[in-house]
Amino acid sequence: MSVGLQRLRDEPDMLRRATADKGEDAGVVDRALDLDARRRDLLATGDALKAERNDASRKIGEAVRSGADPNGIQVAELKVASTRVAALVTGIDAELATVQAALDDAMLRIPNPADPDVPVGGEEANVIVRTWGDPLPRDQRRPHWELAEELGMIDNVRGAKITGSGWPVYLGAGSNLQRALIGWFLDVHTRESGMTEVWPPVLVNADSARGTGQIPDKEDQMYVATRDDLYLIPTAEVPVTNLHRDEILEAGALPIRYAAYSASFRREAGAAGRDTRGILRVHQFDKVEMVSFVRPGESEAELEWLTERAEALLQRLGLAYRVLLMATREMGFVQARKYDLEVWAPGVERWLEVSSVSNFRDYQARRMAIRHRADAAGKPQLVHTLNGSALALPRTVAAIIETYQQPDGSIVIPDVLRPYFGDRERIGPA
RNA sequence: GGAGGGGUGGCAGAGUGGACGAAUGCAUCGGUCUUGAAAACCGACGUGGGUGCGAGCCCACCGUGGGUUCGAAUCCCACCCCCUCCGCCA
Repeated sequence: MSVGLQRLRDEPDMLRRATADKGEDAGVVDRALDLDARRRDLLATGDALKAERNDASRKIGEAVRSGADPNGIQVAELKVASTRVAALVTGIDAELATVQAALDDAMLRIPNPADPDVPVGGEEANVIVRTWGDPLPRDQRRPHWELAEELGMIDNVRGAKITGSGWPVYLGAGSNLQRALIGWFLDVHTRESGMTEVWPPVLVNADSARGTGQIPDKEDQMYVATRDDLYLIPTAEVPVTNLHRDEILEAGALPIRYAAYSASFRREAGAAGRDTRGILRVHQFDKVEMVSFVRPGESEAELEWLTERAEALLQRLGLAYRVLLMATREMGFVQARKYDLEVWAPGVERWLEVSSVSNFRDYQARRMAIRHRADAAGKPQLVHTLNGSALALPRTVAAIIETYQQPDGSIVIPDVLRPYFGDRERIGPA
């Protein structure tokens, strides 16, 4: 259940169109409608039979209580009737379980419809909302992997030895830069933006992976610890959003905002051979993620606010970037609206995605049963969830190295990070 | 990993195979009283689903999943989680 049965029944046309817009097979909508009808039918028959069975059992109870012999003929006669009904119930329940499972599966495969103003299409339909800073020309600049290797910051070869291709090792100033960025990001989010810091587990169970939508949509992108049936998280979004799974939040608790650092793991299945140099596409990377739980009416404003918080980091790092409103087929399963932040890397002359900020509306909340009470006496209603990276490290590191490189091969450290480097001003050849 | 104890409504905490969706207390909400508040008293108060215009009626849920039974919070089996002790360990 993700878009909700009510909506499935009320707006099937809209869901068919929205599903197709996201590049998915709209047939699931009709499959779900059909299963829902069968389920309700079975439910009605089953419930009626159960009522009959309960009634019969109640009569036996009353008879025994008023003195009838539990093993006598009178009770035996009563049992005959209720045994017959109980057998029917067993049959209906079995059929219902099958239909229910199929319906659950179908509902999990209906994507979250995109907001009405999201452009329909693929990459070509993305809209550049704004650009900040000046994308520097390449000039004599070199790609980050050359400098990082010369300065002993990143070792891909040894990473490949100890784990495999796409598992970089950060050393010396490279490691220090990771630590500086993580610390500074968290400091800004907690001290300036008031978010609560979280340090989550990096392995999660299947329920959690399903809650945020990694299962079944992105299952093959996750590493699985089969022996214990656990998944390595592809983003801190998974454990942090699941913090409130199956909870009813008290009135006045919202908004809840978290900032979490975690390592993130992605198999990058299907991307083998792409971006093999440097750290643009790796299996393990570090990221600080923002996660918000808000009242339904507040998620649109929250999306803009989270985007600003991510942008503020890039601005203070002095990196040129642009904000894209992503088109329907670029957006994935669970998002209703998504902004990508792309930073300019002059050494490779490319815009690199360093953040993705999304509004899920009530879609994840329904999967995870995260609700709140608008007031103390009110009925629980679903919250809206959002998240955004702020920021993913590897491409930010690449952009910093390429933007701040000097002709002599050293790298000037951005002002905001110097406190984390013992006030050093540059990373130079040892 | 071994031994023992335990998981029941927002919280605490009873619960004998049939009257139990579940006593009682606290919290919460509405009301009476009061100049106001407190106290006291009265009342309401779980979640999800089906059905009906509606009052309502029906079904399911006592950690999870199976089983026994006409009938399970209660009995049986498996698993998960928490607590105590022992062992191991960064």
